[in-house]
Amino acid sequence: MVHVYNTLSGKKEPFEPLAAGKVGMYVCGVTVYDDCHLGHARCYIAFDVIRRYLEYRGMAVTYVQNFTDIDDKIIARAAERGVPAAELTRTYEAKYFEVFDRLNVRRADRYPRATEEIGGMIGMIGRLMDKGHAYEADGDVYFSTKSFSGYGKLSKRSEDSLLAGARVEISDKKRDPLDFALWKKAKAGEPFWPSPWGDGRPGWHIECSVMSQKYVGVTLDVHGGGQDLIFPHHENEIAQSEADTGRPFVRYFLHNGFVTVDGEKMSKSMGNFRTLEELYRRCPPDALRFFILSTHYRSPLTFTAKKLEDATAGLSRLREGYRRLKELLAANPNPAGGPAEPIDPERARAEFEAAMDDDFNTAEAVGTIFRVLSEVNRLHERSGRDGLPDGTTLEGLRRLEAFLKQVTRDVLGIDPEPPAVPDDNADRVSGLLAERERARKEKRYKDADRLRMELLEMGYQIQDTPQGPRAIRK
RNA sequence: GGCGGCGUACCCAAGAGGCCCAAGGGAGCGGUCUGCAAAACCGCGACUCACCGGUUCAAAUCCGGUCGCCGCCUCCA
Repeated sequence: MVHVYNTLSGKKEPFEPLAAGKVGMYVCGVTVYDDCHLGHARCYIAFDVIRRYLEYRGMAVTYVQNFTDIDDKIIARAAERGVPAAELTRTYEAKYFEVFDRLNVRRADRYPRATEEIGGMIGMIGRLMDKGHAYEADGDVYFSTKSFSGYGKLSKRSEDSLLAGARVEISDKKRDPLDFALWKKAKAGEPFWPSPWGDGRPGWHIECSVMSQKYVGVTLDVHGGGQDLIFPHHENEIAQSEADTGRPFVRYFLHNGFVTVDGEKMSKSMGNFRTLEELYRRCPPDALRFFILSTHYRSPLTFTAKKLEDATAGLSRLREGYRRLKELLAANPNPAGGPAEPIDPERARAEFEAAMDDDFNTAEAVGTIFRVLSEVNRLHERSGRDGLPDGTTLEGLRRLEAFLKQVTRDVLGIDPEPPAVPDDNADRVSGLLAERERARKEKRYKDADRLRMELLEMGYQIQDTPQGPRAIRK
C-alpha cells in the first residue's frame, strides 16, 4: 500500500485514488520566460518518479502539467528583448523540453497553455461572480477570500495570521487585502483578451483551476508543486475550484522541498540559480538525476559541487554492479545443481517497494539497490575464483537482473546500462590495449606505461582484471 | 510578528517508539588483484542521533525548553 504525505492533513496517509486503479495528477508547470534551474529539475524529477511508481503499482496515471505563458514577468522580459510575448514563451517551452528530456523526465500526457484556455477562465470567473465569490472593480476582478470559509486550510493560516504578515499587495480596488486577482485590466501595450469586464488578462491562479478541471477532473487525486506554491498559489486554487464546483479540489497535495545554494534558496530573484544547461556542462544529466533522487523529495536539498561528484561516483558504482550481474549471467551457463539461490530477488523487490510505498522514499530505495548489488559483487568475486557456489541455479539471478533493470530504469528513470554511445576510437583503443598487453608480456613496462598514459589522455581508463584488460571511457 | 521545516559519522543521507547497541553513497584506512599503479572488489567505520530536561518497561524516534540553520507569509518549483 502506497502512503503519501499530504500537505492538507500534514500527515502520511494511505493513498487511495477516487477511482480505484486510476490516478489523475496535475503538477504546476513553469512560467516560460527564463531557463530552468536545479529547483525545477528537483520538482519535475520528483513528480516524474511518483508518476512512474504509481504506474509500477499498476495504476493508470493521467499526468497534466501546464505552461504559464502569460504574466507580468513574461510581458516585461518580452518588452526588454523587443519580441512578442508569444515568441518568447515558445522559445522557452522548447528549451524546457530540451533540458527535461535529457533528464529523462517522461513527458506529461498534456501541456495546456494558459493563453489557450482563456475562454474557460472567463467562464469560471463568471460562475464565481454569479455565486458571490468574486467582484469586479474598475476592470479588475477579484476573488473574495472572505466568501470562502475554507480559506487558509492548506497553508494552515488563519485570517488574522495572514493579515499579520502585512506584505499583501496594497490596492484600493480590493475590498479585503487578502483578495486576489482573477482578471487584470489591460495596461497600454500589454497583450489582452476581451472579456465581459473589459480587455485584460487572467490572474495567475485561475489557469490551474480551469486547466486541471478540464484535463484531469473536478477532483484531482494528486496535485503537486514546490513548497513555495502552498501559499498563495495552491491556497487560491482551492478557493477558486471549490467555490466553483462545491466539491473537493484535491485529495492529496504533494509538495517537494527546496534546493538551496550556499545556504540560500536558489531562485530567480536571488540570482544564484544554476541553469540546467550550465550544469550539464559539468556533469551528465543522469548523474544529476541520481543526485536529486539521493535525497527524499520533501527534504531540503543543498547544492554543492562535491555532492554532485559523490553522486556521480555512486552512480558508476551502481552501474558497475549491474554490469557484473550481467557478466555473471553470461559467463556461467546453468551449472548442474539444486534450487538454492545465492540472492533472493523477491526479498530485494519487497525492500524496494517498502521504501517507495513510504512516501516515495527514493533515498531509501537507492539504498536497497546498493545492498543487493553488494551481494552481487561478493558472488561475482567468489565465482571468479571457484565458479558459482554448489547448488546455484541462474533463475534467481535472472529474476534479480530483470528486477534491477525494471526499478532503476523504469521507476527511478536511471538506465543501469546506458546505451553505448558510438565510439569512433574503438578500433584504435583496442589496438593500443593489445599493444600494451604485448609489452607487458614481454616485460617492456616502460612501453606499457607509456601506452597506458596515451589511452588516459584519450580519455580511457584501463582496468586490469583477471579476465584481461578493459578500457573505460571517462 | 505568524506559519512550516531542518540539525544523524570527515562529507552527504535514510531511519519517526522495541526489527536500530542507526541503511546506503562519497572520502579515508586496511586487504585482494597487479610488474608497479590505477580502477574494481572485499573489509573497517557513529557505545551514538544539536543541547538540556521529561514521558515510557523501552526514544535518534513522543512531550517541554534552549541553541543553530533554512523556507513561506511578495513573483518563484
